[in-house]
Amino acid sequence: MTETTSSASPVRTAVDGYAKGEETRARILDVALTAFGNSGFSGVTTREIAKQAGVNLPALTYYFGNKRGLYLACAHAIVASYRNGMAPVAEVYYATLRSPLIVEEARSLLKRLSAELARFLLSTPGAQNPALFVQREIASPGPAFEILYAELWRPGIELVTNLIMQVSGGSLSETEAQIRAVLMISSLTGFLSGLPVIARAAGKTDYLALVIAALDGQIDSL
Amino acid sequence: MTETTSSASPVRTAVDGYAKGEETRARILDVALTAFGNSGFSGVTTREIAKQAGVNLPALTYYFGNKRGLYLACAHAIVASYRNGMAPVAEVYYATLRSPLIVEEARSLLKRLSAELARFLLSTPGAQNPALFVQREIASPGPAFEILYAELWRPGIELVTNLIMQVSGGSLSETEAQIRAVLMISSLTGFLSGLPVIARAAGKTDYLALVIAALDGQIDSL
DNA sequence: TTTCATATATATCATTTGATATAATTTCAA
DNA sequence: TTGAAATTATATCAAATGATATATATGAAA
Repeated sequence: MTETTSSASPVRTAVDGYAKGEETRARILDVALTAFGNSGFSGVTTREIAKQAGVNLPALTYYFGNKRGLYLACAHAIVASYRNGMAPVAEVYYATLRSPLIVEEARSLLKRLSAELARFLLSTPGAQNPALFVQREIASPGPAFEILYAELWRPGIELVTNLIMQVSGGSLSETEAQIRAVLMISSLTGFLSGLPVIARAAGKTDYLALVIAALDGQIDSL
Repeated sequence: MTETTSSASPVRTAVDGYAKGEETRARILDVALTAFGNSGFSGVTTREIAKQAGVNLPALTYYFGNKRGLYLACAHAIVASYRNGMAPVAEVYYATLRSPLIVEEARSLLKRLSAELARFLLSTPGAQNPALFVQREIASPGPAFEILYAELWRPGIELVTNLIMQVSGGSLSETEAQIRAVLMISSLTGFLSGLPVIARAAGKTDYLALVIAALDGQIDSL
Protein backbone atom coordinates (compact mmCIF):
# COMPACT_ATOMS: atom_id res chain seq x y z
CA MET A 1 0.00 0.00 0.00
CA THR A 2 0.93 3.57 -0.53
CA GLU A 3 1.54 5.57 2.60
CA THR A 4 -0.97 8.37 2.85
CA THR A 5 -1.82 10.75 5.63
CA SER A 6 -5.46 9.78 5.46
CA SER A 7 -7.13 7.01 3.58
CA ALA A 8 -8.61 9.57 1.22
CA SER A 9 -6.04 10.27 -1.51
CA PRO A 10 -4.78 7.25 -3.43
CA VAL A 11 -1.44 8.91 -4.42
CA ARG A 12 0.40 6.33 -6.40
CA THR A 13 4.08 6.10 -5.69
CA ALA A 14 6.67 4.67 -8.03
CA VAL A 15 6.62 1.16 -6.66
CA ASP A 16 3.13 -0.27 -6.96
CA GLY A 17 0.69 -0.21 -9.82
CA TYR A 18 0.63 -1.24 -13.44
CA ALA A 19 3.32 -0.46 -15.95
CA LYS A 20 1.14 1.84 -18.02
CA GLY A 21 0.19 3.85 -14.99
CA GLU A 22 3.84 4.25 -14.13
CA GLU A 23 4.43 5.61 -17.59
CA THR A 24 1.62 8.11 -17.20
CA ARG A 25 2.98 9.18 -13.86
CA ALA A 26 6.41 9.76 -15.34
CA ARG A 27 4.96 11.77 -18.21
CA ILE A 28 3.07 14.06 -15.86
CA LEU A 29 6.18 14.54 -13.74
CA ASP A 30 8.26 15.39 -16.78
CA VAL A 31 5.81 17.98 -18.00
CA ALA A 32 5.44 19.45 -14.53
CA LEU A 33 9.19 19.72 -14.09
CA THR A 34 9.51 21.80 -17.23
CA ALA A 35 6.47 23.92 -16.56
CA PHE A 36 7.25 24.64 -12.90
CA GLY A 37 10.87 25.31 -13.74
CA ASN A 38 9.91 27.88 -16.32
CA SER A 39 7.05 29.60 -14.57
CA GLY A 40 7.14 28.69 -10.91
CA PHE A 41 4.54 27.09 -8.71
CA SER A 42 1.79 29.63 -9.18
CA GLY A 43 2.69 30.38 -12.76
CA VAL A 44 1.41 27.03 -13.92
CA THR A 45 -2.12 25.67 -13.80
CA THR A 46 -2.88 22.05 -13.19
CA ARG A 47 -5.04 22.10 -16.27
CA GLU A 48 -2.10 23.16 -18.39
CA ILE A 49 0.07 20.38 -17.03
CA ALA A 50 -2.66 17.82 -17.56
CA LYS A 51 -3.22 19.01 -21.11
CA GLN A 52 0.46 18.92 -22.02
CA ALA A 53 0.82 15.48 -20.46
CA GLY A 54 -2.20 14.23 -22.37
CA VAL A 55 -4.17 13.29 -19.29
CA ASN A 56 -7.25 14.67 -17.66
CA LEU A 57 -7.33 16.78 -14.54
CA PRO A 58 -8.13 14.20 -11.85
CA ALA A 59 -5.09 12.21 -12.97
CA LEU A 60 -2.89 14.71 -11.17
CA THR A 61 -4.80 14.20 -7.97
CA TYR A 62 -4.72 10.48 -8.49
CA TYR A 63 -0.96 10.31 -8.86
CA PHE A 64 0.26 13.18 -6.70
CA GLY A 65 -2.52 14.08 -4.31
CA ASN A 66 -2.59 17.76 -5.22
CA LYS A 67 -0.63 20.47 -6.96
CA ARG A 68 1.72 20.88 -4.06
CA GLY A 69 2.39 17.15 -4.02
CA LEU A 70 3.27 17.28 -7.69
CA TYR A 71 5.61 20.18 -7.03
CA LEU A 72 7.34 18.28 -4.24
CA ALA A 73 7.63 15.24 -6.47
CA CYS A 74 9.44 17.45 -8.97
CA ALA A 75 11.88 18.52 -6.28
CA HIS A 76 12.59 14.93 -5.33
CA ALA A 77 13.07 14.04 -8.97
CA ILE A 78 15.58 16.86 -9.31
CA VAL A 79 17.54 15.65 -6.32
CA ALA A 80 17.62 12.16 -7.77
CA SER A 81 18.65 13.43 -11.19
CA TYR A 82 21.40 15.52 -9.66
CA ARG A 83 22.75 12.62 -7.62
CA ASN A 84 22.68 10.47 -10.70
CA GLY A 85 24.33 13.05 -12.91
CA MET A 86 27.01 13.96 -10.41
CA ALA A 87 27.83 10.39 -9.45
CA PRO A 88 31.16 10.51 -11.34
CA VAL A 89 32.47 13.11 -8.91
CA ALA A 90 30.92 11.73 -5.78
CA GLU A 91 34.38 10.59 -4.84
CA VAL A 92 35.38 14.22 -4.56
CA TYR A 93 33.23 14.49 -1.52
CA TYR A 94 34.96 11.65 0.22
CA ALA A 95 38.34 12.94 -0.84
CA THR A 96 37.72 16.19 0.98
CA LEU A 97 36.94 14.28 4.12
CA ARG A 98 40.50 13.08 4.57
CA SER A 99 41.84 16.59 4.62
CA PRO A 100 44.21 18.30 4.55
CA LEU A 101 44.86 17.72 0.88
CA ILE A 102 47.85 18.90 -1.05
CA VAL A 103 46.97 22.28 -2.53
CA GLU A 104 47.36 21.12 -6.09
CA GLU A 105 45.28 18.06 -5.37
CA ALA A 106 42.49 20.20 -3.98
CA ARG A 107 42.70 22.47 -7.00
CA SER A 108 42.40 19.55 -9.35
CA LEU A 109 39.40 18.19 -7.45
CA LEU A 110 37.70 21.57 -7.48
CA LYS A 111 38.21 21.88 -11.21
CA ARG A 112 36.74 18.45 -11.79
CA LEU A 113 33.79 19.27 -9.59
CA SER A 114 33.05 22.60 -11.25
CA ALA A 115 33.43 21.10 -14.71
CA GLU A 116 31.07 18.28 -13.88
CA LEU A 117 28.57 20.68 -12.39
CA ALA A 118 28.73 22.86 -15.48
CA ARG A 119 28.28 19.83 -17.66
CA PHE A 120 25.31 18.67 -15.65
CA LEU A 121 23.66 22.08 -15.69
CA LEU A 122 24.37 23.10 -19.25
CA SER A 123 23.87 19.86 -21.10
CA THR A 124 20.27 19.28 -20.07
CA PRO A 125 17.95 20.96 -22.53
CA GLY A 126 17.31 24.52 -21.45
CA ALA A 127 13.57 24.37 -21.27
CA GLN A 128 13.36 21.56 -18.76
CA ASN A 129 16.53 22.35 -16.94
CA PRO A 130 16.24 21.62 -13.23
CA ALA A 131 18.56 24.49 -12.35
CA LEU A 132 15.85 27.02 -13.06
CA PHE A 133 13.58 25.21 -10.65
CA VAL A 134 16.23 25.16 -7.94
CA GLN A 135 17.33 28.72 -8.45
CA ARG A 136 13.79 29.97 -8.22
CA GLU A 137 13.08 27.99 -5.10
CA ILE A 138 16.22 29.24 -3.37
CA ALA A 139 15.62 32.83 -4.41
CA SER A 140 12.07 32.84 -3.10
CA PRO A 141 11.36 29.84 -0.90
CA GLY A 142 8.29 27.85 -1.83
CA PRO A 143 6.92 24.43 -0.96
CA ALA A 144 10.09 22.61 -1.98
CA PHE A 145 12.63 24.89 -0.36
CA GLU A 146 13.57 22.64 2.51
CA ILE A 147 14.18 19.67 0.27
CA LEU A 148 16.35 21.50 -2.24
CA TYR A 149 18.22 23.46 0.36
CA ALA A 150 19.05 20.46 2.50
CA GLU A 151 19.75 18.03 -0.34
CA LEU A 152 21.42 20.22 -2.95
CA TRP A 153 22.24 23.76 -2.02
CA ARG A 154 23.82 23.46 1.39
CA PRO A 155 25.89 20.35 0.70
CA GLY A 156 27.05 21.84 -2.59
CA ILE A 157 28.10 25.12 -1.04
CA GLU A 158 29.80 23.36 1.84
CA LEU A 159 31.75 21.08 -0.45
CA VAL A 160 32.93 23.89 -2.70
CA THR A 161 33.71 26.11 0.29
CA ASN A 162 35.82 23.37 1.78
CA LEU A 163 37.74 22.86 -1.45
CA ILE A 164 38.28 26.58 -2.00
CA MET A 165 39.73 26.95 1.48
CA GLN A 166 42.16 24.14 0.81
CA VAL A 167 43.08 25.53 -2.59
CA SER A 168 43.84 28.87 -1.05
CA GLY A 169 46.26 27.21 1.32
CA GLY A 170 44.82 28.90 4.34
CA SER A 171 44.92 32.42 2.95
CA LEU A 172 41.13 32.63 2.80
CA SER A 173 38.87 32.60 5.83
CA GLU A 174 35.83 30.38 5.84
CA THR A 175 33.56 33.33 5.16
CA GLU A 176 35.71 34.45 2.25
CA ALA A 177 35.74 30.96 0.83
CA GLN A 178 32.00 30.67 1.35
CA ILE A 179 31.40 33.84 -0.61
CA ARG A 180 33.54 32.60 -3.46
CA ALA A 181 31.67 29.31 -3.40
CA VAL A 182 28.30 31.00 -3.60
CA LEU A 183 29.51 33.34 -6.32
CA MET A 184 30.87 30.45 -8.36
CA ILE A 185 27.78 28.27 -8.13
CA SER A 186 25.44 31.21 -8.57
CA SER A 187 27.29 32.28 -11.67
CA LEU A 188 26.58 28.90 -13.20
CA THR A 189 22.86 28.82 -12.50
CA GLY A 190 22.59 32.48 -13.40
CA PHE A 191 24.48 31.92 -16.60
CA LEU A 192 21.96 29.31 -17.49
CA SER A 193 19.17 31.82 -17.09
CA GLY A 194 20.91 34.31 -19.30
CA LEU A 195 21.97 31.80 -21.86
CA PRO A 196 18.82 31.80 -24.00
CA VAL A 197 19.26 35.52 -24.36
CA ILE A 198 22.87 35.53 -25.49
CA ALA A 199 22.77 32.32 -27.49
CA ARG A 200 22.21 33.30 -31.10
CA ALA A 201 24.49 31.46 -33.42
CA ALA A 202 26.34 28.91 -31.35
CA GLY A 203 24.59 26.11 -29.53
CA LYS A 204 24.82 25.36 -25.85
CA THR A 205 27.40 22.67 -26.37
CA ASP A 206 29.87 25.18 -27.68
CA TYR A 207 29.48 27.28 -24.58
CA LEU A 208 30.19 24.43 -22.19
CA ALA A 209 33.91 24.23 -22.88
CA LEU A 210 34.25 27.99 -22.69
CA VAL A 211 32.41 28.16 -19.39
CA ILE A 212 34.61 25.44 -17.94
CA ALA A 213 37.68 27.33 -19.12
CA ALA A 214 36.43 30.49 -17.44
CA LEU A 215 35.79 28.65 -14.19
CA ASP A 216 39.22 27.04 -14.34
CA GLY A 217 40.70 30.50 -14.69
CA GLN A 218 38.88 31.60 -11.56
CA ILE A 219 40.08 28.56 -9.67
CA ASP A 220 43.65 29.12 -10.74
CA SER A 221 43.53 32.61 -9.34
CA LEU A 222 42.41 31.51 -5.88
CA MET B 1 -3.87 64.54 -20.01
CA THR B 2 -2.58 61.07 -19.57
CA GLU B 3 -2.00 59.12 -22.73
CA THR B 4 -4.25 56.12 -22.84
CA THR B 5 -4.95 53.64 -25.58
CA SER B 6 -8.66 54.19 -25.23
CA SER B 7 -10.56 56.76 -23.25
CA ALA B 8 -11.63 54.03 -20.85
CA SER B 9 -8.92 53.64 -18.21
CA PRO B 10 -7.94 56.75 -16.27
CA VAL B 11 -4.40 55.49 -15.46
CA ARG B 12 -2.72 58.25 -13.54
CA THR B 13 0.87 58.83 -14.47
CA ALA B 14 3.43 60.50 -12.23
CA VAL B 15 2.94 64.02 -13.52
CA ASP B 16 -0.67 65.06 -13.05
CA GLY B 17 -2.91 64.73 -10.04
CA TYR B 18 -2.84 65.83 -6.44
CA ALA B 19 0.04 65.32 -4.05
CA LYS B 20 -1.81 62.81 -1.89
CA GLY B 21 -2.74 60.73 -4.88
CA GLU B 22 0.86 60.73 -5.96
CA GLU B 23 1.80 59.41 -2.55
CA THR B 24 -0.73 56.62 -2.82
CA ARG B 25 0.53 55.71 -6.23
CA ALA B 26 4.10 55.51 -4.94
CA ARG B 27 3.02 53.36 -2.01
CA ILE B 28 1.28 50.87 -4.28
CA LEU B 29 4.30 50.76 -6.57
CA ASP B 30 6.62 50.14 -3.65
CA VAL B 31 4.54 47.28 -2.32
CA ALA B 32 4.15 45.79 -5.78
CA LEU B 33 7.88 45.94 -6.42
CA THR B 34 8.60 43.92 -3.32
CA ALA B 35 5.78 41.46 -3.85
CA PHE B 36 6.44 40.84 -7.54
CA GLY B 37 10.16 40.59 -6.91
CA ASN B 38 9.64 37.92 -4.31
CA SER B 39 6.88 35.89 -5.90
CA GLY B 40 6.68 36.80 -9.56
CA PHE B 41 3.79 38.10 -11.60
CA SER B 42 1.37 35.26 -11.01
CA GLY B 43 2.55 34.62 -7.48
CA VAL B 44 0.97 37.79 -6.22
CA THR B 45 -2.71 38.75 -6.13
CA THR B 46 -3.91 42.26 -6.69
CA ARG B 47 -5.86 41.96 -3.47
CA GLU B 48 -2.70 41.26 -1.52
CA ILE B 49 -0.94 44.27 -2.99
CA ALA B 50 -3.91 46.49 -2.29
CA LYS B 51 -4.12 45.25 1.28
CA GLN B 52 -0.43 45.76 1.98
CA ALA B 53 -0.55 49.20 0.43
CA GLY B 54 -3.57 50.13 2.52
CA VAL B 55 -5.82 50.82 -0.45
CA ASN B 56 -8.82 49.10 -1.93
CA LEU B 57 -8.83 47.01 -5.04
CA PRO B 58 -10.04 49.49 -7.66
CA ALA B 59 -7.19 51.79 -6.69
CA LEU B 60 -4.82 49.55 -8.63
CA THR B 61 -6.98 49.86 -11.73
CA TYR B 62 -7.26 53.58 -11.17
CA TYR B 63 -3.53 54.16 -11.01
CA PHE B 64 -2.12 51.46 -13.24
CA GLY B 65 -4.90 50.24 -15.49
CA ASN B 66 -4.52 46.59 -14.61
CA LYS B 67 -2.20 44.09 -13.01
CA ARG B 68 0.03 43.98 -16.05
CA GLY B 69 0.27 47.77 -16.07
CA LEU B 70 1.38 47.71 -12.47
CA TYR B 71 3.98 45.10 -13.29
CA LEU B 72 5.33 47.18 -16.15
CA ALA B 73 5.40 50.24 -13.92
CA CYS B 74 7.58 48.24 -11.54
CA ALA B 75 9.98 47.45 -14.35
CA HIS B 76 10.23 51.10 -15.32
CA ALA B 77 10.81 52.04 -11.70
CA ILE B 78 13.64 49.52 -11.53
CA VAL B 79 15.27 50.95 -14.61
CA ALA B 80 15.03 54.44 -13.15
CA SER B 81 16.40 53.30 -9.80
CA TYR B 82 19.28 51.54 -11.49
CA ARG B 83 20.18 54.57 -13.57
CA ASN B 84 20.03 56.72 -10.49
CA GLY B 85 22.10 54.37 -8.37
CA MET B 86 24.69 53.76 -11.04
CA ALA B 87 25.04 57.40 -12.04
CA PRO B 88 28.45 57.70 -10.30
CA VAL B 89 29.95 55.26 -12.78
CA ALA B 90 28.12 56.44 -15.85
CA GLU B 91 31.41 57.92 -16.98
CA VAL B 92 32.74 54.40 -17.33
CA TYR B 93 30.49 53.97 -20.27
CA TYR B 94 31.82 57.00 -22.04
CA ALA B 95 35.36 56.03 -21.17
CA THR B 96 34.96 52.75 -23.01
CA LEU B 97 33.87 54.63 -26.10
CA ARG B 98 37.26 56.21 -26.66
CA SER B 99 38.95 52.86 -26.87
CA PRO B 100 41.47 51.40 -26.97
CA LEU B 101 42.21 52.03 -23.33
CA ILE B 102 45.42 51.21 -21.59
CA VAL B 103 45.02 47.77 -20.05
CA GLU B 104 45.48 48.96 -16.50
CA GLU B 105 43.02 51.77 -17.10
CA ALA B 106 40.41 49.32 -18.34
CA ARG B 107 41.06 47.09 -15.34
CA SER B 108 40.55 49.98 -12.98
CA LEU B 109 37.32 50.98 -14.68
CA LEU B 110 36.01 47.42 -14.59
CA LYS B 111 36.77 47.18 -10.89
CA ARG B 112 34.97 50.42 -10.22
CA LEU B 113 32.00 49.25 -12.25
CA SER B 114 31.75 45.88 -10.57
CA ALA B 115 32.14 47.40 -7.13
CA GLU B 116 29.43 49.93 -7.81
CA LEU B 117 27.14 47.25 -9.18
CA ALA B 118 27.73 45.11 -6.10
CA ARG B 119 27.06 48.10 -3.89
CA PHE B 120 23.87 48.88 -5.73
CA LEU B 121 22.63 45.31 -5.61
CA LEU B 122 23.64 44.39 -2.09
CA SER B 123 22.84 47.57 -0.22
CA THR B 124 19.15 47.69 -1.03
CA PRO B 125 17.18 45.74 1.55
CA GLY B 126 16.88 42.14 0.46
CA ALA B 127 13.13 41.84 0.48
CA GLN B 128 12.50 44.64 -1.99
CA ASN B 129 15.63 44.18 -3.99
CA PRO B 130 15.04 44.86 -7.67
CA ALA B 131 17.62 42.28 -8.69
CA LEU B 132 15.26 39.44 -7.86
CA PHE B 133 12.67 40.99 -10.13
CA VAL B 134 15.14 41.36 -12.97
CA GLN B 135 16.67 37.94 -12.54
CA ARG B 136 13.29 36.29 -12.60
CA GLU B 137 12.19 38.18 -15.68
CA ILE B 138 15.37 37.31 -17.56
CA ALA B 139 15.20 33.66 -16.52
CA SER B 140 11.60 33.26 -17.62
CA PRO B 141 10.45 36.16 -19.78
CA GLY B 142 7.23 37.79 -18.68
CA PRO B 143 5.44 41.04 -19.47
CA ALA B 144 8.44 43.19 -18.57
CA PHE B 145 11.13 41.22 -20.34
CA GLU B 146 11.64 43.57 -23.26
CA ILE B 147 12.04 46.59 -21.02
CA LEU B 148 14.53 45.01 -18.65
CA TYR B 149 16.48 43.27 -21.36
CA ALA B 150 16.84 46.35 -23.52
CA GLU B 151 17.43 48.83 -20.72
CA LEU B 152 19.47 46.86 -18.22
CA TRP B 153 20.62 43.43 -19.22
CA ARG B 154 21.97 43.92 -22.69
CA PRO B 155 23.71 47.24 -22.11
CA GLY B 156 25.22 45.91 -18.88
CA ILE B 157 26.56 42.75 -20.50
CA GLU B 158 27.87 44.71 -23.47
CA LEU B 159 29.67 47.19 -21.28
CA VAL B 160 31.29 44.56 -19.11
CA THR B 161 32.15 42.43 -22.13
CA ASN B 162 33.85 45.38 -23.74
CA LEU B 163 35.88 46.12 -20.63
CA ILE B 164 36.87 42.50 -20.12
CA MET B 165 38.16 42.29 -23.66
CA GLN B 166 40.27 45.34 -23.14
CA VAL B 167 41.54 44.10 -19.78
CA SER B 168 42.58 40.84 -21.37
CA GLY B 169 44.67 42.76 -23.85
CA GLY B 170 43.24 40.91 -26.81
CA SER B 171 43.82 37.43 -25.44
CA LEU B 172 40.09 36.79 -25.09
CA SER B 173 37.70 36.54 -27.98
CA GLU B 174 34.42 38.40 -27.82
CA THR B 175 32.55 35.21 -27.02
CA GLU B 176 34.96 34.34 -24.23
CA ALA B 177 34.68 37.83 -22.82
CA GLN B 178 30.92 37.68 -23.12
CA ILE B 179 30.79 34.48 -21.14
CA ARG B 180 32.92 35.97 -18.40
CA ALA B 181 30.71 39.02 -18.35
CA VAL B 182 27.56 36.96 -17.97
CA LEU B 183 29.17 34.79 -15.32
CA MET B 184 30.31 37.80 -13.37
CA ILE B 185 26.99 39.62 -13.41
CA SER B 186 25.02 36.43 -12.86
CA SER B 187 27.15 35.60 -9.87
CA LEU B 188 26.14 38.88 -8.28
CA THR B 189 22.42 38.52 -8.77
CA GLY B 190 22.62 34.85 -7.88
CA PHE B 191 24.62 35.62 -4.78
CA LEU B 192 21.87 37.95 -3.76
CA SER B 193 19.37 35.14 -4.01
CA GLY B 194 21.49 32.86 -1.91
CA LEU B 195 22.41 35.47 0.61
CA PRO B 196 19.40 35.14 2.90
CA VAL B 197 20.26 31.49 3.22
CA ILE B 198 23.90 31.88 4.18
CA ALA B 199 23.55 35.07 6.19
CA ARG B 200 23.31 34.07 9.82
CA ALA B 201 25.49 36.17 12.03
CA ALA B 202 26.91 38.93 9.88
CA GLY B 203 24.76 41.51 8.13
CA LYS B 204 24.74 42.23 4.44
CA THR B 205 27.04 45.22 4.83
CA ASP B 206 29.83 43.01 5.98
CA TYR B 207 29.49 40.87 2.91
CA LEU B 208 29.74 43.76 0.50
CA ALA B 209 33.46 44.39 0.98
CA LEU B 210 34.20 40.69 0.76
CA VAL B 211 32.21 40.30 -2.42
CA ILE B 212 34.00 43.26 -4.00
CA ALA B 213 37.33 41.73 -3.00
CA ALA B 214 36.34 38.43 -4.60
CA LEU B 215 35.33 40.19 -7.81
CA ASP B 216 38.56 42.18 -7.84
CA GLY B 217 40.42 38.93 -7.59
CA GLN B 218 38.58 37.61 -10.61
CA ILE B 219 39.30 40.76 -12.56
CA ASP B 220 42.98 40.63 -11.69
CA SER B 221 43.17 37.13 -13.09
CA LEU B 222 41.75 38.09 -16.47
C1' DT C 1 -18.11 79.29 -1.56
C1' DT C 2 -18.86 76.95 -5.43
C1' DT C 3 -17.44 73.65 -8.63
C1' DC C 4 -15.35 70.14 -10.95
C1' DA C 5 -11.47 67.15 -11.46
C1' DT C 6 -9.28 63.94 -8.47
C1' DA C 7 -9.37 60.27 -5.39
C1' DT C 8 -11.39 56.50 -2.45
C1' DA C 9 -14.99 53.10 -1.22
C1' DT C 10 -18.82 49.45 -1.88
C1' DA C 11 -20.75 45.89 -4.17
C1' DT C 12 -20.65 42.75 -7.73
C1' DC C 13 -19.50 40.14 -12.13
C1' DA C 14 -17.30 36.63 -14.97
C1' DT C 15 -13.53 33.68 -15.33
C1' DT C 16 -10.05 30.84 -13.74
C1' DT C 17 -8.48 27.34 -10.94
C1' DG C 18 -7.72 23.59 -7.63
C1' DA C 19 -10.18 19.89 -6.23
C1' DT C 20 -13.67 16.04 -5.90
C1' DA C 21 -17.65 12.88 -6.49
C1' DT C 22 -18.67 9.40 -9.40
C1' DA C 23 -18.92 6.60 -13.36
C1' DA C 24 -16.66 3.98 -17.01
C1' DT C 25 -12.76 1.51 -18.66
C1' DT C 26 -8.49 -1.07 -18.57
C1' DT C 27 -4.94 -4.14 -16.68
C1' DC C 28 -3.30 -8.37 -15.07
C1' DA C 29 -3.11 -12.25 -11.94
C1' DA C 30 -5.68 -16.31 -10.38
C1' DT D 1 -11.93 -16.12 -18.72
C1' DT D 2 -12.95 -13.57 -14.81
C1' DG D 3 -12.92 -10.47 -11.22
C1' DA D 4 -10.88 -7.20 -8.36
C1' DA D 5 -7.61 -3.61 -8.33
C1' DA D 6 -5.88 0.06 -10.99
C1' DT D 7 -6.53 3.64 -14.17
C1' DT D 8 -8.97 7.08 -16.95
C1' DA D 9 -12.98 10.00 -18.04
C1' DT D 10 -17.20 13.13 -17.15
C1' DA D 11 -19.37 16.50 -14.77
C1' DT D 12 -19.35 19.70 -11.29
C1' DC D 13 -18.26 22.48 -7.01
C1' DA D 14 -16.39 26.18 -4.22
C1' DA D 15 -13.04 29.46 -3.65
C1' DA D 16 -9.91 32.76 -5.51
C1' DT D 17 -9.04 36.33 -8.62
C1' DG D 18 -8.88 40.16 -12.00
C1' DA D 19 -11.77 43.57 -13.24
C1' DT D 20 -15.64 47.02 -13.36
C1' DA D 21 -19.94 49.70 -12.54
C1' DT D 22 -21.17 52.98 -9.50
C1' DA D 23 -21.46 55.80 -5.51
C1' DT D 24 -19.16 58.81 -2.17
C1' DA D 25 -15.62 61.80 -0.50
C1' DT D 26 -11.79 65.09 -0.99
C1' DG D 27 -8.93 68.79 -2.71
C1' DA D 28 -7.80 72.99 -5.12
C1' DA D 29 -8.83 76.50 -8.26
C1' DA D 30 -12.06 80.11 -9.82
